[in-house]
Amino acid sequence: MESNQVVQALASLAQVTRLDLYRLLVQQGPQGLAAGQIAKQLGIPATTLSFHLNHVQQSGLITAKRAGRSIIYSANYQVMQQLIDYLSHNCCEAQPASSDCCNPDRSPT
Amino acid sequence: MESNQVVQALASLAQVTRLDLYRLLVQQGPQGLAAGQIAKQLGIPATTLSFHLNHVQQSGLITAKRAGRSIIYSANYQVMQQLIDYLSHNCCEAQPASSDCCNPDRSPT
DNA sequence: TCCATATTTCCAGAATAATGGAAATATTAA
DNA sequence: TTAATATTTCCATTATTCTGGAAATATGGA
Repeated sequence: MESNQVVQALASLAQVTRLDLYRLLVQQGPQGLAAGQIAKQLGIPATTLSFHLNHVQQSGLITAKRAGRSIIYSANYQVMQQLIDYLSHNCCEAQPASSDCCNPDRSPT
Repeated sequence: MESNQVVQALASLAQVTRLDLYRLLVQQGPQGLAAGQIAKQLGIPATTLSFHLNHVQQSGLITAKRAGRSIIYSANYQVMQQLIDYLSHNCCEAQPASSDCCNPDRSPT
């Protein structure tokens, strides 16, 4: 994962509404949730939600597919995993021995 | 780690200069680096750096200690670990079985 | 005490992000 | 084809963040 993408992914989550949004989609699992349902759950207007959905989608952390009139959003776990790997790697590289910062079972990316 | 703190920590890293700053401090390890040296490395004015240092320090991801005329900044790995744990937990909770998203050796925070 | 160095705070301007209403688009059903 | 539903795009406003110069503060040395 490249530095620019990392910043974008972090920015996607670095805002209360969007973090809530992402967490909601993670809870829903692979079947995802329609935009209207998300708006209802989060208690925000469709327009505002659309702005945030677009933001998070750009980063790759969520994906969309149309189903009839609705558009279903769901979390993309792979991108989250890449983000976590990047952070783990950055957290650890200076002192692999002294911290419990690294997962010894997973090699750095 | 609480949702507000998470947003703050993510926001600390969701900006190119600050991500570079944090990575630089991770590279330096526990002995850290003086503000002036950081500014030189990153090629930014002291004022701008001070703004970003303050931002990241607020989140707890870095800490400062005075040494003579200089102020030495260093990465706080614990907070990064908490952040990673939070993300891992959020990434996994919907489908613990199907993904390699969780570290099975570490209990969720 | 006076000066040099390191860093911060203060401040104002520029840039970017967030919000939400109105109108546009896509889809389905009657 | 007309109407209803779901969502988005357009746009203007407000809010927040970023930037860097000038001045203030802290420290150590002559």
